[in-house]
Amino acid sequence: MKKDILITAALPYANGAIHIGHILEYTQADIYNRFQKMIGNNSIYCCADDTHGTPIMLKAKERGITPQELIAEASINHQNDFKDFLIEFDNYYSTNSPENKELVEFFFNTLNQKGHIEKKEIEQAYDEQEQMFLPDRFIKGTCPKCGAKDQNGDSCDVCGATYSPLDMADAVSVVSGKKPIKKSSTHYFFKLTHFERELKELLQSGFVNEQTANKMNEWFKEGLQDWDISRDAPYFGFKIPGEDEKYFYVWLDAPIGYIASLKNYCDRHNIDYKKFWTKDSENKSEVYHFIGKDISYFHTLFWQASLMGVDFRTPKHIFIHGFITVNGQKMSKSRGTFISARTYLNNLAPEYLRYYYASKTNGRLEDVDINFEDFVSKVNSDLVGNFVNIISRSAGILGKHFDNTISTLNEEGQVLLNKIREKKNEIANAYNECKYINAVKETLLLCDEVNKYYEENKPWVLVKEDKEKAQKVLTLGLNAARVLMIYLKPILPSLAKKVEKFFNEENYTFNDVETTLENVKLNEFERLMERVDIKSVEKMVEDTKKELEELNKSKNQNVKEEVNASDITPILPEITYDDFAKVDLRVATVENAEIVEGSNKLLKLTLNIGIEKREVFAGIKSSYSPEKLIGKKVIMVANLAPRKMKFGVSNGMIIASGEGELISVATPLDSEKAKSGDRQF
RNA sequence: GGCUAUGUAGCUCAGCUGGUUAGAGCGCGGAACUCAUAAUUCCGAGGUCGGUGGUUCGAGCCCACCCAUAGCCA
Repeated sequence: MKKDILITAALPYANGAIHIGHILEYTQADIYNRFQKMIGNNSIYCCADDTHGTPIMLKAKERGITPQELIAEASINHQNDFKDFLIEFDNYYSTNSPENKELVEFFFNTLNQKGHIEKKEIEQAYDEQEQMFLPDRFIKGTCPKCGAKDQNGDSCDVCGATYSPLDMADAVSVVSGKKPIKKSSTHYFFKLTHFERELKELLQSGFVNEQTANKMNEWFKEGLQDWDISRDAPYFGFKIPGEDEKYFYVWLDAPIGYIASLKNYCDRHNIDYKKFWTKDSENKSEVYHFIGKDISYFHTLFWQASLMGVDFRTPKHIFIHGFITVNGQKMSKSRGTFISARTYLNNLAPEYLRYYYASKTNGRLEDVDINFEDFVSKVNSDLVGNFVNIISRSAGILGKHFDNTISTLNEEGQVLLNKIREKKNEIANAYNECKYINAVKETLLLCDEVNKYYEENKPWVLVKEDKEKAQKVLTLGLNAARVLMIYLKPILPSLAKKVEKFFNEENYTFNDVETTLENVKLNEFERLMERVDIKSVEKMVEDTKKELEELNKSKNQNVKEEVNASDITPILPEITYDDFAKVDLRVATVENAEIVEGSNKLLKLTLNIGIEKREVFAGIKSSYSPEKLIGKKVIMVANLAPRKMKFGVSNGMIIASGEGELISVATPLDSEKAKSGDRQF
């Protein structure tokens, strides 16, 4: 029986480019969609750009364009990247759409009527110059717990504390550089607690994997809180009905965007989109979300409660994957491993990565490591050497001796082919459960069997002794390869197309596993897939590093050109010379520098200031490796009160500018003239 | 800081409710083969299962603490 299936992948945010981390999820969902279609289900794969929120608004402002222009540009870029990765959406839409506006208002009004919405007055940080309320991450200041400078308004990278931006004594707005004030405003809250019982029941139903269920349990233990779904102007999003200056929070309208994209598709194809959401028992349709572990919170709690609140059915399953690491480390721009989809495509074929991801997709939320060595060997050994080679070695002999014509299977061949066919259900189940690793593994084991069969029968010898048998052996090899190709087709659609062409067929479905090709002439063989050259991988990394350099260059230029730009911190209030004289600045030689285990930002420095040595923690790891600093002269504040940090006590502070990868440590210009311990005036 | 995960051969991963000498693929070493994109087949070497302590007749699997990595904290 045909099933109606809706598949969604998380909506990419419209303020940045797609990178290879995104591709994992869209590929997983794409494979799922292609598989469902191949077994005859009516599967619809919907996605959209996530277009609302403060970051979009500010980014557009920074570039001097409207948010609409910004999201239009992002949509084109995103869709090109997806298309070139062979990710085939049935519909790719935008959350900034009339359908979404209508649906968001429907959700809000329904929740409101049913008493699930409450208005409350809250106090928030407000930027008077920009006349806007500030999200936590647009506020920086000193951590109230450990005293680390330049931390975000919600949590501290150094000690890990979480707090409110209003707790920071020296908080500044990232937008204007001014100190934010407290201002109260009325907000709309979604009463999450109303759905606690239903959410717990849902958790029991196994709609997420076990690891995520554990995490959800933690939220229940802490107690659910009401969810703030409104934001004050200026904001880019949908206005709340009946309000002039209030908008819906982007995380309310983003998941509703799944339905909006579906509705947009259904309206064009004369389908009732509601059939995926009605609760009646006749409803046999299924909804699957694919998301990353970082947003499981929004999808397993808020989104489910929203659906419950409007009496919609909740999804059948949410597939949650982990993050991508490259060579065991977090993707990093300076290491050249924060690779954009486009940079990958400029250097490598999309199916290599599709295959690699599939071969590691086990349906759990563990992180997925891209190990370049492993990547090259998996593609070259497994895909090309094992699978593709079956077709190459068969086609060679078949072309030379049999005019590309296959004959019939002998008994032995029939047995082996049946053995391969018997794996059909197991492989289908692997796809259904999003454990593509098993589908790939099983298929490769079958490839081994075919290669062994060739080794035992040696068709290249038979050609000289028993031509008829040789042809039968090749007939098996090619029929086997054809079935194996069908098994891998959801992962490798473009390779499948080439194989279909060789066999003079088209649009393989899972049912085609059951048919045997006999006594037909095949098309002229063309090479199916090239091996990966490690040099292409290396060049991709180089390209990524170059992009970063260019980005930094243009950033630096902007700083020079726009001296008055609002991103320069304003000059602090005037001080007297006596005030300044209190600060004891000294020349210090870096005697040792080392990485601090457990800290993302800090380096531990041993500084010689002539009369004594000091241990200082400096948040400069993102720009400096320890080797780069040892032996250099720097300038330090020598009379700063010692500060206790998670990793030890810091006795002083070195002078530096910038942040992230643009940090620059101040040094004496003529370092040979300056001696350790010299005071700076 | 709290929480949820993850940590098994050089690399990537399996290891079912604790039970005999811990598995696979890749890579590596050796041999065979030469139809095939230096592909294939056979044989082999490689691990005190992150650490410490505990429970048990018995632990990779259970408990405690610690270390490393990732994510979340409305």
